[in-house]
Amino acid sequence: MRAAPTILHLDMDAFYASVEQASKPSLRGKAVIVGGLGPRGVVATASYEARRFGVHSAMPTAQARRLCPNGAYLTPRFRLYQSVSERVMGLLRALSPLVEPLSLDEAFVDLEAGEVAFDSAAARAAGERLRADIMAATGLSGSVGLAGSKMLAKVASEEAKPAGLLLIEPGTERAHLAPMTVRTLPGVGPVTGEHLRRAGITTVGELAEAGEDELIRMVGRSHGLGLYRMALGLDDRPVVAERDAKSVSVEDTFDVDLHDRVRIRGEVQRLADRCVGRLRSSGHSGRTIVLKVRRYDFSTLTRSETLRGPTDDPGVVREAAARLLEGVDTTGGVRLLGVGVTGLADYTQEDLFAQAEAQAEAEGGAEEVGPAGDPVAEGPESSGGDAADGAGTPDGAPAEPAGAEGAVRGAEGDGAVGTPGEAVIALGRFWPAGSDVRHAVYGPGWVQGSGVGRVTVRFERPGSAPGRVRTFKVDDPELEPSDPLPLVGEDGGGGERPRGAGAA
DNA sequence: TCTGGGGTCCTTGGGCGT
DNA sequence: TCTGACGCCCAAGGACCC
Repeated sequence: MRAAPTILHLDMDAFYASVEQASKPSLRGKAVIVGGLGPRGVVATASYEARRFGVHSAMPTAQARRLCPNGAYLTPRFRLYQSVSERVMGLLRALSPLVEPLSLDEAFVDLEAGEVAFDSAAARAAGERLRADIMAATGLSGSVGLAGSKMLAKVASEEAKPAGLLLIEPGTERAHLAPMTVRTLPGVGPVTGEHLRRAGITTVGELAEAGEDELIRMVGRSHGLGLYRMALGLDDRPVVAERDAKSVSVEDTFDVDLHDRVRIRGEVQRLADRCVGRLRSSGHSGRTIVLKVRRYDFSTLTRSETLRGPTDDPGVVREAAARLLEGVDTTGGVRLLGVGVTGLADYTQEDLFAQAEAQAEAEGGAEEVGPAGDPVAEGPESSGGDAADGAGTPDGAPAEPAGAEGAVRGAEGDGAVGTPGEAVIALGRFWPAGSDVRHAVYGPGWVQGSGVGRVTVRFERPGSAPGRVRTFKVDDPELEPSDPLPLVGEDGGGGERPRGAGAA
């Protein structure tokens, strides 16, 4: 723990939903819910307007629709969020070389290492300046926590939400934490929280009073020690700029449970290919192959196999995953399948030869899959929701859930004709709701809904006033897909883009 | 009405070599 | 040769985070 509150935690407010509101002016001030739209989807982020209806992260989307039937429901556009995130992280790196991103919308910054602040006043000033810079660069608001440790800075930014800044002065940590619920502390989830509650511990102050030995007895050595230290406000973990990935995995939840063993095998092969695609693009190989199976009753099991050396060979991973699947009883149905690789190593050429030998010795049947992946044949009945939830990209590329898909209902009560999750494919034209388009006459807009051969587009762009809605035939030659426009600056004023840019 | 996807870390228990 | 302690690796599961 340092003397000055010079560790900064930035947390962007309702990040995905805020990006959607910034890029679609008609959604500003409205309930926006970003998440999976399929029958088994959950909410990733809800705008503050939606939260007033009781909608929150991790809630099943179906439940959110009941609580907030007039909200705008959108599937995540990770590439857009990533690009916004990169701008924000760039601003953080301008403050200090020590920036530790936790996710697209969160990071720690060591202000002392950047020599921008050595005391409370300077730290507060840097935090305020950062919030203003983020707003100017992206149009989005973030909350800032400042404290002498990572844990406290995170607690502070949570308290500062939305759009605020809170600094916890050194010396006040214990008093600050004492009245807060134990769930405030990172690492205390529903299970530990309930465990503690049954022991009569609900606040951080009570946690500190319980003492180290008692906590270790209750939740185990590592967790108990950690909890006790946190309760005292002690945390000396440094801000770490670079973190090596430890595993790579992909998983799919199916709209309908899978029963057919042949289909299940096919899905596992597909997941193995996608996983290797990710592994390769991250420049890694790995030694342990993990198969994950969630059954009809939500029970989850994993099976793993450790190879003699690291691999990034799709054939090797496919075969290992298939072997692991043979040991799993799938009668009753499977709702989720996943394939992962852990024990990562930096990619080296020798790995290929070593694996090739091991492979040949095993028997040598696996065919190589090209870098572009392999359009594994879809089962006769496609998983029912592939088009809607982005599962099942036809190539092995590390695709995000297909980017700009979504459906909006009743955003303004006018014009939305689509039903949730609906998209139209006609004459080879595909208009996922929520995606960006450009019309030769009306300019940039986004697909608000689609159905019965028509597509409804709202013509607006970041920074514009809420736009008007127009409906076209799905094969209108003047309408084409486009890339998202920047939220602020460069092209935000509606500059012309080359036609066809980013056409899918 | 159910409960995503991509991760990390910890615990437990068995096998094995010393 | 047997046994126990110990350390290490591996497999599996679980809690938690965003």
